[in-house]
Amino acid sequence: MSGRPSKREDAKRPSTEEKYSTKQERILRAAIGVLAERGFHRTTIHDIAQAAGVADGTIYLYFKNKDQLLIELFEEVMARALRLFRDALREEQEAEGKLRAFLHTHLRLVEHDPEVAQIISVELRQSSIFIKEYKNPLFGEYLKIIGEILQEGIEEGVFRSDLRPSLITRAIFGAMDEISLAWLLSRRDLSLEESAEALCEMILQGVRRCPVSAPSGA
Amino acid sequence: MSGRPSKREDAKRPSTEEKYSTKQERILRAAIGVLAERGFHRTTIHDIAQAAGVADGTIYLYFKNKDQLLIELFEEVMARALRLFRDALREEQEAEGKLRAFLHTHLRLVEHDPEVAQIISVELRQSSIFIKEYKNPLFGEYLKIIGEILQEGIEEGVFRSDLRPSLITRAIFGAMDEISLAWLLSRRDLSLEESAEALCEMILQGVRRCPVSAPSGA
Amino acid sequence: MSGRPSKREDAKRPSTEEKYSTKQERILRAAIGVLAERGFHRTTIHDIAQAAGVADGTIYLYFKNKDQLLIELFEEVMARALRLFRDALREEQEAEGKLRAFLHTHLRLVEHDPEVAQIISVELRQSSIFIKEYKNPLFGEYLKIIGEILQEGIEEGVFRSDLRPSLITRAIFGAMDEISLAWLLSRRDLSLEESAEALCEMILQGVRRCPVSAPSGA
Amino acid sequence: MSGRPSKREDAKRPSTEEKYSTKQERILRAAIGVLAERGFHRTTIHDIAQAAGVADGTIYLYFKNKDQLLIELFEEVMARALRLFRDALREEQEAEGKLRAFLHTHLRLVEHDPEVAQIISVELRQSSIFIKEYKNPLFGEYLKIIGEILQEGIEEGVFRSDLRPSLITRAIFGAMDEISLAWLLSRRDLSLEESAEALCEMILQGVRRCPVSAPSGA
DNA sequence: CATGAATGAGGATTCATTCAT
DNA sequence: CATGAATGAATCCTCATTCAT
Repeated sequence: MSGRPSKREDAKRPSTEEKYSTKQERILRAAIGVLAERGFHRTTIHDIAQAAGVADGTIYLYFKNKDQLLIELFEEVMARALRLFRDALREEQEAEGKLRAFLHTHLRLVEHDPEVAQIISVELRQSSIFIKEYKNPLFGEYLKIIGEILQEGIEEGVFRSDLRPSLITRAIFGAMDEISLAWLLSRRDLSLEESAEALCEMILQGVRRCPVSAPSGA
Repeated sequence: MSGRPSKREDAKRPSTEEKYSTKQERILRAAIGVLAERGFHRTTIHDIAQAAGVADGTIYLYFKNKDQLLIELFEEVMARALRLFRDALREEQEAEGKLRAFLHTHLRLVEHDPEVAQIISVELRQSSIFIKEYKNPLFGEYLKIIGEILQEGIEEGVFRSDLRPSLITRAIFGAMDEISLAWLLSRRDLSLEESAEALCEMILQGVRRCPVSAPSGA
Repeated sequence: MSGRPSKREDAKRPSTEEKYSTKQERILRAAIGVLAERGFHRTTIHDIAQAAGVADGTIYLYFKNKDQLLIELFEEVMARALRLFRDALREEQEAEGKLRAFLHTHLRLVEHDPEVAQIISVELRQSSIFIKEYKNPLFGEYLKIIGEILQEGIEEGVFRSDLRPSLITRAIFGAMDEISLAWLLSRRDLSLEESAEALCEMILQGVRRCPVSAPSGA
Repeated sequence: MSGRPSKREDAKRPSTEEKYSTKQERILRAAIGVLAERGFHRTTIHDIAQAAGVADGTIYLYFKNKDQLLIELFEEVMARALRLFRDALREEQEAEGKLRAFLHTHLRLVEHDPEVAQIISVELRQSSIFIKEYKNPLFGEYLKIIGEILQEGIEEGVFRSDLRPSLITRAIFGAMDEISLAWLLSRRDLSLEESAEALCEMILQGVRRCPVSAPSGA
């Protein structure tokens, strides 16, 4: 509580060549692993320090306290994911392609970086409860990506004009998130790629303007 | 062994009006409130005892330990929800009606019993993590309801024959769950009923066989 | 602490024919078994109540508190043993015979009533520590028996006149007690009877006037 | 794993004069005092911490838990005693001298270090009960010393050839132990030295070959 | 900057004891 | 008399956080 001036975030004066390996980052990276493995309430500062190869006290040179470490961890994790998505979508022109890309990217992320995914799916979800008052701002960003795609689709006339983006955004995110979670908690044997495709099918059919999906009467 | 005062459950001359309000139930009810409000790891036995109006030690007359209390709480919560769903579906004959009923019931439950919903959406999600080895069996039941509806729909020829029920079940549950969660964490001002309808629209369109969804040529 | 009038010890108004089976005695007997098995600090009132087939609260109708129960238990146990010894010695006329009888009786008691023996050897030993201020008066009685035998032996001219009865009493008791304890803690397979005889040999030789012990030159 | 600050035991720049006074040792020493005074089940971690002048939590940096602290304490205490005995016996050549030395050393230990003696006599005795499964290995060592002396005496032809060392060992230990205990629980006013001598007399006479003790018939 | 020993508040759990029925 | 549910003080132990080196 007495706190000490938080020396994080600013002025990183890298003394040697350290690439992306500030001690702060090493700690964060270690924390991700530990958090994913043991869950929030079983993760101790000592665990994290050990995983990062530093002393317990060192953590407090970079983070005000455990909560703050968690918050920065969440933001780091989300930022990492966001970058991935922005990249993946840049190449797509149309809403449908973008939505496909988004879903695939999400599930690919889960498969390739399960620790990060676990944190997003499980820990982040209850962050607002275990860290009093915390609202992850980047999570909003994340949702906004989906929302924008939907909006584009509507404007393109490809998606139903009556869908409420904010609602459907949540639905889509929820669907993906749950599938990710199921996979994370399972033995992780089946491929998420296939699931991604099947999921795309259904979601796209769900949001498309009807005639498009059924040019039957032609 | 169970260490639980042996007489509960069966009529024990209720001095005042206590209806079905065993102490065990009172504790469980209190625990639901506290858990929903503060989250698992911030919930202490003392909190629960206070909320239930009993001494700390009394908790241990009815529950082996904190984990066990949580487990029974989850099962109670899920059982309560399951009963609700079974009832709601009984009246429906066709898959589409059942799916609608299911979605509406779920969101109505959220709206009417937010504490229970919060627990299902947030706490239960990481139950398998914080309670080592625990797998909630009733959650499987819950998913099975959706799965069966999908199966029926496929057999009826109403739903796409190529959808993988286990996957879509997860997707549907995830969508609903996320929408519930968003509402729970928001100021809860907008009606979930409307959302339910919009969600139904999209999900049904997503799972229907295409021609069916577009009887356009009429 | 607030206590209630201790109804023990006096007025046993046996309502029916109950022989030696007052509830008080049943509790005590049960307590002996539990105490011997689990040791003092692992023995709970609940254990004792269960073993006695009564409710926890009932214990407090007969004993002021746990300490008092223990004290009465010790006294009961010692009294039982004392009776046994007095009987065994009655028939012997001479010191040597008495000492033999005493040793044999002690070890026979251990063999036949290991629970009682365990309590005397193990629990009683630290009674003065776990029950503040308690000094078992019957234990003094017990030692006095040995002391008297020694005194008699000295007066008879059979035992060395220079031995200090109070010291040797302790030594003899200690020797027996330790042998008992070793047996109690072992798998109890070898016979204590044999040991008794060997022990007698040594102790008697140790306390006898020398010439007596070596009538060799005769 | 041991959770014990890793550096102890090896020179750690003693700021003040601390000689061989690691914190671990200070705790152990404090624990000996408290344990001797209050007995096992009345000794709390808090008591020990206070006596050692450290915080409660500090105990756990050096000992896994209370049981483990006790076990290490017992071993420390026994090891200390054993060293003393080995030293005392080194100078003696013959069995009789060794036995005398042993008895005197034991009682001198009691007199000079009553706390340690109290623990050996009282607490250790029931260690196998209050700490599940624990068998003090050094206690066996201790008994072995007596056993070896007896064996030597037999081989020298000084002690009776028919005495069973394992039994007599116990008897001798028990005699001493009981005398120690009586002294510890008494006001400790009389000298144990004298008792030692008297005890030696009797024990030696008890174990000697008869003719030796009574060269009368020569 | 880094360390890690020390701290002590906080939490789960046990159990002797009470008291309403 | 007997019961056993309820109590809550007491205790072990954990772990975030501090601070002397």
